[in-house]
Amino acid sequence: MPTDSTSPTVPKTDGIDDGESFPQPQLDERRARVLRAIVEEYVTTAQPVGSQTIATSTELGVSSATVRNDMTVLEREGYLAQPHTSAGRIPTDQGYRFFVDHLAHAPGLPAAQRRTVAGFFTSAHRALEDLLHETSQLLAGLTHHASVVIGPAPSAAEVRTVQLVGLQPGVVLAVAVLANGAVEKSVLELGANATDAELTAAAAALDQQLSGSTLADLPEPGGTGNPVVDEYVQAARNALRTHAADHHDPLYVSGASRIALEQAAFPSEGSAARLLELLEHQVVVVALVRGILDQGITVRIGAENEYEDLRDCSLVLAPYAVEGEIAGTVGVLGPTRMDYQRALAAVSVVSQQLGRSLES
Amino acid sequence: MPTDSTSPTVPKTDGIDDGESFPQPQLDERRARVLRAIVEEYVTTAQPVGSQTIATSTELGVSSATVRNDMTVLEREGYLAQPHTSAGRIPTDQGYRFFVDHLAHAPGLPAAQRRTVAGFFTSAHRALEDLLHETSQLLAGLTHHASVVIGPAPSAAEVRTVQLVGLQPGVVLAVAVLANGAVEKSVLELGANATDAELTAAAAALDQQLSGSTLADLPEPGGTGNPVVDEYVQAARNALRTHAADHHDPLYVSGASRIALEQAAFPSEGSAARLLELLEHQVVVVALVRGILDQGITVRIGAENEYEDLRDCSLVLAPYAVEGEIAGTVGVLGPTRMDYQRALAAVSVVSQQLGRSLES
DNA sequence: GCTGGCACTCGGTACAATCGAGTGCCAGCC
DNA sequence: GGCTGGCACTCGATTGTACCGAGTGCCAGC
Repeated sequence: MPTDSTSPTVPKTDGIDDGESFPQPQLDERRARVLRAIVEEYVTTAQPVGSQTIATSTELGVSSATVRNDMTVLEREGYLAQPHTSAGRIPTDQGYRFFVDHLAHAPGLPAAQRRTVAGFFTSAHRALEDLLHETSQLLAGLTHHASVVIGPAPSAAEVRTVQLVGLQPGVVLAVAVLANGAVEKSVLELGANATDAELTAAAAALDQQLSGSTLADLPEPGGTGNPVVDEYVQAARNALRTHAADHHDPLYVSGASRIALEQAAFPSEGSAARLLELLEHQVVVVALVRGILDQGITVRIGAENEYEDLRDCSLVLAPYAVEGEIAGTVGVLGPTRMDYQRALAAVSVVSQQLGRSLES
Repeated sequence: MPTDSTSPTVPKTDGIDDGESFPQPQLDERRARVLRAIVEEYVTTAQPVGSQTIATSTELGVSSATVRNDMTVLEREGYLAQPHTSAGRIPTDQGYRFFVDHLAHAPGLPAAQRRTVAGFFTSAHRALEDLLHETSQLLAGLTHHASVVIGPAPSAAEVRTVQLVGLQPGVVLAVAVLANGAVEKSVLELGANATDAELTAAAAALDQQLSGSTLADLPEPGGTGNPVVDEYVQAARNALRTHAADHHDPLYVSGASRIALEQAAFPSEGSAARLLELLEHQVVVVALVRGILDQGITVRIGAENEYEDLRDCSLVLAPYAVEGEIAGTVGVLGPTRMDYQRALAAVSVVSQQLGRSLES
């Protein structure tokens, strides 16, 4: 990175765009550096930052008056805001956005964290659920924010075997084991009371006919000749299919308590509590994360989020792929004033490693 | 309940016990009524309550000066505290304890809530996990506090059937279906790579030998003659047993966000956040609740809790029984300033209904 | 044993004075 | 033209003071 502050990498826009309300695509290099310094300072101190701080703490080589001028411009163009007249500046959502898009050099994770992650993913095999759960705890620990992991959709996984287990007269449990090690089950209540032999026959038919398909795309089973058996086969097949469709994808949330800890970072009273409540509604969270099906790592800052309750926070999300297919998403949820570099690095590394780990 | 305030139900202790530091087992009837009024008032207003409020808002028929005298006594004996000299009184843990033990008449749930509960438990059959999860949501909704439901321990349930499913070469999933509809699974990684036939043989042996036992008490399986099969049988049996022992009982927490909402009720900074963090550690919560294996409904108030982080809250817990055996626990976690009558009624009704519902 | 009365306490509020971090602007310098 | 030092100004935060009033403790009297 050049330390020469007089060589702008971009043609100046001068006064031409003044007053335009759309975000500037580019910024005078010094101003960009001022913006970056403000974001970085504000993220660590949580205090509005003044011109003097920037002038002395960075190697810009300009006086605070100059920084002030730049700040005025940055504010006019929407990157900064002033809580009140005689206070320093804080970044706006647009300011964070520019920072994330243009200024956040990716230094990767600090070595210690890198080792933590490596150790985590090389440790012994775990069941799918445990792995996902612990991954979300890992991410929360790395970033000190709430973290979210969405597991592979069960409806996309291939069925290995299906079984029927009688629990009580007339109540049967259909159990499907999927190729990724997950187990889906569904309770059947039928009028017809099958004999053990019929149940076994139905299970065999199911197992034979459904194995190899995905839950979302189960073939219509053929008849076996025995109407009771057929009824069970049909019912089990439908139950498993609707079960997979109805039940949202597996979701693991960790570190929600960090939101309460960071409460000061959320302006309005009780907005942290509303955020926590939102996180309790799994369906909503899954829908929210699934709604952002961008390729690669995605950042949603403040008001960029559609949900009202997310106006004061940012999401950093990355899908993870298993054998080339996107299998799920990992992400971090924190206040807009978060360390984006850290979060981006953590989410990126964890998503890659998780995908790799699921391939074995 | 007699409205005659001049007929104490208990012999007065007069000055005899003055200065004794152990809690009074009984209390002059009027003082008890004053205490009750203070608790009820404080629970609704969250403000220290003064003598005037009590004198006018209740039918004690005495002046505020008399109430003041009673309050002084109640404070001296440890039932009340004064945040500062010129403020009203608030109940101490001991005050709440007396209220819960002697003063909380059980009026049952309000009709509307009673109907909600009835409707909830008569609605269609659900899978065990869903039922427990929704029960905890129900309880959180009824009480407006965080709620906790511990499900039946898988280790105590009878095994219906065991299956082995090959996932990859050398990796096998052992799946046990339990009588209560739960499914336990465990990943086996073995050096020996069994053929399909051997896997089937092992599964058959497991199924035959383990069915009918509980996971905690699986019999030592007999040999089948084939060493590879035996290895799988042994490994699966051990894996299922240790899995059931290691994995804590199923836990469902709902309404944790209420804690953040009630943050004002928790004195020290960040104690609500610590509480939320504690709730994220399932193992800890299960141990905590299991540690209170009282018969019937139990209340733990403030410092009665062993965990430091629970000093500012109260737990209302009730076990639920299935066919005479205690199967699990439901409970509510809120600030010490909670509506105990409401919480007691809700926890009591829900625990009974949940037990009944699990019997069918 | 209850009550009215009264002095006292002390948190909360309102208001003024002060402080200082930070700004905007301008004239001057390079 | 752009940077800089200087300066007046703003305004939140802090401090100090006064005051109000809810609530208490206590006491003499009924």
